[in-house]
Amino acid sequence: MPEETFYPKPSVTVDILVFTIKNSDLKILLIKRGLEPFKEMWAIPGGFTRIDESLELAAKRELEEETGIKEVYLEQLYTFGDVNRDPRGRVITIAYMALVNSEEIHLSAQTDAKDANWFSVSKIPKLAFDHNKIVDYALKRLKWKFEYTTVAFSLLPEKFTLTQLQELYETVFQKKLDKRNFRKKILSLNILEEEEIMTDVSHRPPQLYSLKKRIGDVVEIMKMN
Amino acid sequence: MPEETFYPKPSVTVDILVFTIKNSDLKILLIKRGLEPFKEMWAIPGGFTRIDESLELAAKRELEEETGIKEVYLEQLYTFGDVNRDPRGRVITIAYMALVNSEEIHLSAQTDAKDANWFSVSKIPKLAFDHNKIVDYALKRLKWKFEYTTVAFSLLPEKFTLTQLQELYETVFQKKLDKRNFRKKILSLNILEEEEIMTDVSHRPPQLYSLKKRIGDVVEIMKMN
DNA sequence: ACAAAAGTGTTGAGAGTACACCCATGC
DNA sequence: GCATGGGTGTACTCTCAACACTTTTGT
Repeated sequence: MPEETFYPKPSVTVDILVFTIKNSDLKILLIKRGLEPFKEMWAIPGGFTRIDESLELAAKRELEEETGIKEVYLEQLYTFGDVNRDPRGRVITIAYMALVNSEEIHLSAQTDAKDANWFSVSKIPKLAFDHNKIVDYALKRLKWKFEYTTVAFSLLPEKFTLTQLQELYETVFQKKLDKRNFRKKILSLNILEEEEIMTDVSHRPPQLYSLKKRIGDVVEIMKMN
Repeated sequence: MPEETFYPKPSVTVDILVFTIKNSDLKILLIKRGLEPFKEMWAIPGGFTRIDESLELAAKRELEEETGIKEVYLEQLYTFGDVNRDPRGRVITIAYMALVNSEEIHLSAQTDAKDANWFSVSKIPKLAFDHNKIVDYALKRLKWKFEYTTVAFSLLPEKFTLTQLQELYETVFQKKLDKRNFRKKILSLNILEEEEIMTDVSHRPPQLYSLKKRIGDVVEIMKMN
């Protein structure tokens, strides 16, 4: 195939699946579409890539526009390129997953509350385009990553307790874990640094920890069967 | 960001990392570029996507053009979209990995032998564009998939011996494995069907097996440390 | 003193690892 | 009968899973 031949080019978008924990529940950020097609339906936030920015930068920019957040864990998920996934024409989209600590979020002023909302991943409505498929894919990947890497820690504050960490895993996997076994396992991995002890709590004060590794490093944290 | 705004579109290509086993060695198919830029350098086979075919179909088409093979294990790897990865302009590429059984390959007549060759993954030359980075990524993913899924079986014939399977893992991981432990582990997974016993071999005739599961199914085959 | 969450150990079962010899066939 | 790969078992270690009570603080 001669490379100089010109072909009509598809449009290229990035979609960002923003996850956070709110009210002990795993949530995803969705926006309400203001335009046809799928006007008024919920969709994954995203937008067209610009010619002079990398895909990752495009994802970061879109994320910042929606949430005001700059520093997050961001990971490319998959590229969806079926011919008819967008009725407007040929559009391929590169899906990214972002994990944000909900305390740091301020949904952008431009994006008023009616148009953007956090949805529990167990109650995702019917979405525009092939976005339900994309969310399903992201959830599978998220769980996989929780089992085999340190990404979970991106949803916790810098210093955290083992109970917070355990609750996070219980939330994501919808499964109760044994406290003693969980703590024994995590501590045996040697990935945590002891910090100070929390004060001003009306019960036995817990030990705070921080992560020695970098977010996303491969460590077999916990297999969930 | 208004969706009706027009942006210049990037070009979109697919690259296919074709792996096979030849001479007890893991090999990857590379082609020699006939055009600038990077003329005469080796590169990963690929080409531009067409407006009316899905990404997966584009990858399959390119693969068939190069190798004549239709039925293979094909998996999307990652999308590379740095701004300057192609000196001709903005080109993003979706990388696919294909695993082919070398007995079924007939490198296409169009692609004469001078222009396409199998390279041992331990001796990859300097490649065009960012293709070395892409190969590195693919190798990591390949190994990961060998550990946790049944993809390895796509490199074996329909019916195979446990020794063949073991040699395959030893080749990919460059590591000797204990025969007794390997067989015990594999058989305990309950993913193999006993077939007939091989005949016409000048030693004790081995048991043939076939795979009960589908290629790519998630099964923790063997952790390689 | 009581409420609330933190913290802690032992036992049994199953999986992984190390290791060496006999078996069935063709020539 | 010998060369060639095929096939097999046991003992030890380590990890995982099940399970309930005591500790520390604030009010």
